Amino acid sequence: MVKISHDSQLKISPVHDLEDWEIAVIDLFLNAANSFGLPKSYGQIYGLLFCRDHPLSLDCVMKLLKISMGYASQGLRALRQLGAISSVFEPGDRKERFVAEIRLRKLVSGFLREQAEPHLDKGVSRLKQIENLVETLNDENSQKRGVRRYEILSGWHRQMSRLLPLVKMIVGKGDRLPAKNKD
Amino acid sequence: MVKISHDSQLKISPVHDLEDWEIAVIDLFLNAANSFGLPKSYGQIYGLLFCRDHPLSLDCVMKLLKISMGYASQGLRALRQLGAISSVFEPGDRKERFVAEIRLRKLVSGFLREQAEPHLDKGVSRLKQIENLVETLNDENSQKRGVRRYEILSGWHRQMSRLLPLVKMIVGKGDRLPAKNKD
DNA sequence: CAAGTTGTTCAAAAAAACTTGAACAAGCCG
DNA sequence: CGGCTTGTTCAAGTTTTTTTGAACAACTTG
Repeated sequence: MVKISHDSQLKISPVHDLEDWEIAVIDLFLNAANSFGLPKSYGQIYGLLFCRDHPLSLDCVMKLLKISMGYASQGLRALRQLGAISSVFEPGDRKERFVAEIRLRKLVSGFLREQAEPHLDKGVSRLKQIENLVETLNDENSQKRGVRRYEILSGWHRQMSRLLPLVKMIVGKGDRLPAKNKD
Repeated sequence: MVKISHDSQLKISPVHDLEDWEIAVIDLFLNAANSFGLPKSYGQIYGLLFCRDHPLSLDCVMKLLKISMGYASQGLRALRQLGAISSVFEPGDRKERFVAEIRLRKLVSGFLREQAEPHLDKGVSRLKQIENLVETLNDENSQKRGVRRYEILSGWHRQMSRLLPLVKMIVGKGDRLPAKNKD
């Protein structure tokens, strides 16, 4: 057993390197984040937490992924906002620690709530604006064309609005895994 | 009626300005493109064609939207690739002209085919790679953790694959408008 | 309170994505 | 063929987004 002179060296956190499969998983989430329009690093952070059984602190995340503390902080905040991670405080520990949400249902609904729904909401006012502009047209043919476009867009909007809850439902179904050993 | 000296001035295409409602629609599609991860200008180009009853040529698009010919060319190609527009040649006219696809079903399935499916396909090989890496682990606990993560990801992948055809179906339903007057 | 730890913020550097412009192909017509 | 029209390609420029780093807040502890 090594004697440590009161508190010296162990401050350098015992952060093991990532395992190969973890790197691969993190990379997978990096790409996934990208294709969902989120910054790559947010994907990496989520991926890291996804791999781990135990909550990680801000500085573990920062060291393991080799990103700046500031950015790790932003990423963690954004991911929590999306409902993709949550934080826990362990007793006798000043650090906040984070865990990944692994229920697909939760991930999807958080994503839809934060990303898709705002767009649909903004869509309502845009459509209203278009409707107004079309109403002021005085050439009859021109107006007919405008009205037709407005109607098409309204129809699309309606359908997209209907789609969201359906997606949540569908994804909610097979969420549970085939019940491995209890965890 | 104005006499034109053989071919002089009319070469400057008679490109009217956009109407206000058209600008609003184009802006709507610009934002939509953005949130679907496509370049903004592709959205603008689609939006312009969406507004028009008649096919537009490359240089109309370029002039109306004030973008370079090169980029308009790229955008039109990409949109065609996505199935969001199609081109027609009118007899006695060297120019290729473009129309927007306005059936939501087609737009969605084109988008899913070009954007979502490739990601899912790549996902298969990524998952395979992760599985391989996990198999080579020799620490038992470590492997158990890896296997569990692999299984979760496989489950997600399976569900996402099931979702796509469902989305196509659902969007396909109410595609037709409430049958206005024929046009 | 002073020193140390944890985390946030934000101007500015770095990286990535978008867009232009100019060179180039390919076809048409006199 | 040579000039003109239409369209493509891609290096380079511009804009936007991501990421860093350093200053600063808040809180803990002695």
